[in-house]
Amino acid sequence: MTTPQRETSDGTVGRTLAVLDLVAEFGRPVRFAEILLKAGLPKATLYRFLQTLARQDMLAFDDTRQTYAPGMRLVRLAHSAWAQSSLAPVAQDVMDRLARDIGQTVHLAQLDNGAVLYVDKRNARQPVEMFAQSGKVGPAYCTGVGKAMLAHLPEDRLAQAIARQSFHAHTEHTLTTPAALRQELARIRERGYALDDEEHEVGIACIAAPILSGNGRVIGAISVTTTTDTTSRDQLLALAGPVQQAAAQIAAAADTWRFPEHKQA
Amino acid sequence: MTTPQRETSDGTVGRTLAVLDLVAEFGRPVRFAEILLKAGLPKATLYRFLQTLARQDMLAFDDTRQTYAPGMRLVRLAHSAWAQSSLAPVAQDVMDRLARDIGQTVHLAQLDNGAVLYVDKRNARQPVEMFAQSGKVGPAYCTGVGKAMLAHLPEDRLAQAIARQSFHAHTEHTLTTPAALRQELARIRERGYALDDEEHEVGIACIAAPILSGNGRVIGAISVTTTTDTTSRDQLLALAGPVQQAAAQIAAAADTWRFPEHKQA
DNA sequence: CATTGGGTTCCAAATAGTGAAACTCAGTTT
DNA sequence: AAACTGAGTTTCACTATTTGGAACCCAATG
Repeated sequence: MTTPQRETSDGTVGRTLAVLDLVAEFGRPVRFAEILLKAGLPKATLYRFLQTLARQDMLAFDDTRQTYAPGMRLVRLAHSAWAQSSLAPVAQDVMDRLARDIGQTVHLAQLDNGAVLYVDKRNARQPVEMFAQSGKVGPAYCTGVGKAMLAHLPEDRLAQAIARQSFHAHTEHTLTTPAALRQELARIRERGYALDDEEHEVGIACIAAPILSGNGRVIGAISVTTTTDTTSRDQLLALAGPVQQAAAQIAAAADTWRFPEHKQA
Repeated sequence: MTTPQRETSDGTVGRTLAVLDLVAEFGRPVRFAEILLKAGLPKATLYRFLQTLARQDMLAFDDTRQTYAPGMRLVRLAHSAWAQSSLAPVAQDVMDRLARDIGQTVHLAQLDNGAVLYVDKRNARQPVEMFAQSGKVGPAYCTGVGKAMLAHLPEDRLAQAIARQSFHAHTEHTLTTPAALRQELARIRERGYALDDEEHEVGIACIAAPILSGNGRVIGAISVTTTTDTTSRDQLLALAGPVQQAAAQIAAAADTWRFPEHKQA
């Protein structure tokens, strides 16, 4: 498991937020003792942090069961974050179009601390799913979007990111060493797109393209996911063009969106 | 009971989170000076808070424009919060069914600090919209879900909530005084459902029912929204039954979900 | 080239945070 | 029923951290 070593240097605030992350990671309501175990903080200190977070509605404390879970204030804040800082709003139209044209599931992701953070999604045919997908995190080393983004990271950030990968062998196709991954990343850089050939989940394949900003930094990735029993490898590869094109369009949209430097006279 | 006043009383952490809220409220990237103005904190202090939040990825700092906006870490955290602490996961099925049966837009909301926090949504006919809706906040005094929930708040919490309403007259039907609102709330308690008759937006009406937990506390509300030019008042009123029924089902689901006290013997 | 005003840094004072240990209170066990 | 246990809570003396007025930097402005 990763020790989410975010700068511990941020004093009380940093340590408190680390606890918040910890609780969120559990994925279910947790008792004090469980958190204590994983937190590596003195009892009293952890206790105070949890109290504070709960009072602040960053955590919800269930009186009857005595458990903590992430609180609703986060949902409110995230709405702002998603709308302002993610690629999703900018990519809306392109996502819609790509999903409609291809008729498959489309994901939009960003890199977050070495992991893949999905920020938007279009289902093949489907009602909504909301946060159920947006905000979800996944591994970078064994997903299309993850590898597409890693492939375009500058060396220093790449090294950091790689250090955070678990390299767990989800399937027999999973790349399980930094070396294998780096080699794959080079290939991805050449081709311009990444493939996830059942590396994360058996029966699921996807093709992804990085979204590169004007100055060459990766700002995200977009992918189309298919099941191996409905789509052949060739059919999947045929999607490279549309996906890369969509990525380019999002990149363009992002550049004009974030830098409308044309401050009118 | 606890004092739900979330003032700046939580030391550094509380004050820092207050700044986070402040930035989120702007709804757009903001400069240091703008925040300083609204924050009422000493320059140096605010500066440090913003630095910390940015380093923690709770805020994203845009180097080129020198602006702060809510950060991606929030999106990740919110996913957890939404999945664990909101009514949305529990209400999934009921929401789907209601939306399908009625064919109109359906909202699921919770009360958050005197405001309505939308936690899920089904569009009449539509692709996704994600966080675009989930996490959104709205006024309580002039929306169906808001009034439905206020109507079932215990007096102390109601008073607090009312104190937080702006009573801005969005339309000529908007209730603009606490007295008028309280009267309306009494009527809502009697009937068991709330109407928003173009009180928030002209041309938009909706019918909402509170979701009451086993012990009688409001835990949320559900509503169906229609436009006045496609749906008559009578047609809207005819939806009271289905909506109330859906609310009851969600309440039941929530009770069994959160208290499966039947710990196997 | 003086001035303004965002943005950043400094540093002595004081406040707020720390965590070992003691305590409470169910629910065991002896 | 007394002793024990372990989760959760409170205390308190110590000190590391936070604080914020003021000085500083520097690009833009007059």
